[in-house]
Amino acid sequence: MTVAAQQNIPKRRTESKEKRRLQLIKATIRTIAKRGLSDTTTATVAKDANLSQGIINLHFQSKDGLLVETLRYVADDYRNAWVKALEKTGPDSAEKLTTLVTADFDKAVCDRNKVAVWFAFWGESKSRPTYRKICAERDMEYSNMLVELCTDIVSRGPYPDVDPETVAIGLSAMSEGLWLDLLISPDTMNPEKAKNICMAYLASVFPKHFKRL
Amino acid sequence: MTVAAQQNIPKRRTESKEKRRLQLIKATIRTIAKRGLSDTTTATVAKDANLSQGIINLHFQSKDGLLVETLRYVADDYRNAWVKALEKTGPDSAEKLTTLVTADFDKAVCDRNKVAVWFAFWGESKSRPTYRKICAERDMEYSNMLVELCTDIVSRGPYPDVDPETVAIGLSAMSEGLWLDLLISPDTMNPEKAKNICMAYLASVFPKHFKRL
DNA sequence: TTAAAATGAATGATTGTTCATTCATTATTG
DNA sequence: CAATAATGAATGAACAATCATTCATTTTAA
Repeated sequence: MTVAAQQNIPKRRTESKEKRRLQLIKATIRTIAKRGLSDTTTATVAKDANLSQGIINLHFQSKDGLLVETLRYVADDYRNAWVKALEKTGPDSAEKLTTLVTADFDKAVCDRNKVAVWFAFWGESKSRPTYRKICAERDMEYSNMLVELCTDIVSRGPYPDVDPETVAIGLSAMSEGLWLDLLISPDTMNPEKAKNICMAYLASVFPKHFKRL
Repeated sequence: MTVAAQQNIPKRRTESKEKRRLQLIKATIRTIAKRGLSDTTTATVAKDANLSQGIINLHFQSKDGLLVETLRYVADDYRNAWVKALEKTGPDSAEKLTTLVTADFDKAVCDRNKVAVWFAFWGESKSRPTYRKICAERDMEYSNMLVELCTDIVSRGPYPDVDPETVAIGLSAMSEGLWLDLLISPDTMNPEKAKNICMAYLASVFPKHFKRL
């Protein structure tokens, strides 16, 4: 319990713009995960945030503005996660790949709420160029990095027949597909299992650099 | 041109229940692909089908009924595609796997409209148990069959370290992830490329049964 | 002629947005 | 250091637009 709550000091009514925006974005993530994008209304988001009707238009101009900023937030969040994870890793490419796969299935990144938000936006991306662009950029940056790492491994190990881009895009796709399994079959799939499936893939392609199980 | 059109006979205004339902489901697929699920209204679907406002409630009781039936249709359509493809294939498991991968990226199954519909429903699946159930069942049936085929291959070839289930679930996930790439990066990804990525995966895991490129 | 299919105007509920007003906070003044 | 003015964050009732659904009526097929 906070000091303010203990002393019964009334909650601050006004917060900085940035804090309110973040508060609303987080409420949006919860609401989309709980009710789906098509049942997410300005009213339900405001209620989840314990704020008033008009607050969204005040801070984001429109509902669409809020949704776009929410997608950006989730995308940045994902990016930050793997950038930070890479910083703690040595220069070895195989080790880096392991780090990235691990990060993809870390609780902080792939919890069902966030995954639900990803799929909610992917589901609207064909008809919403703005969504598609943000998603495609995220995908592109991640894939490009995977290609670099795979290229490096191929150049070192004895893998004459391996095309780095094929492996990289395949790995990235496998991760996203496993996220879907986590979303729709939470009883059968779990992050640990998903990670192992990706690592087994890497062990098949680069047996000299990754060991099975 | 149909005979009716040639002879200027006015188009049948009333169709059998089954034909109308199918007509509306196909209009729903087009509408979801074009406008997204959250901008798909009974009015837009009816207009796309050149029918009246109330037609959806007449044939499906509710909008939700229409959406569920649309998902079922797409799921059945997917299932029929690989069942038919398998029927034309020999008994060899590796050949069957090739057939399934090919079917997954056949124009008829993975055109962007249908993929958009899949993702639209996946995006709502966390908050809609009915959607999730239909999707999970489709996934389960497909995965189980892949597991059987992989188990057979492992039992024949010299693959002491390969876990069939890991490979099967990984392949299924990779397919779905590549569908996402087709959806959000149609300039970079195409069905042919996607198929090759999956086949390369199989070649890595089962080098005795699948050859690269 | 009858039953079924289809229409489309009407309805009530829900939605995103607006805006006059309230109020906590900060800045300015004497 | 008060007292006061200015600021802008937040509210929530009100509004127009949109939505799914209903149903009296018309059209069609048998």
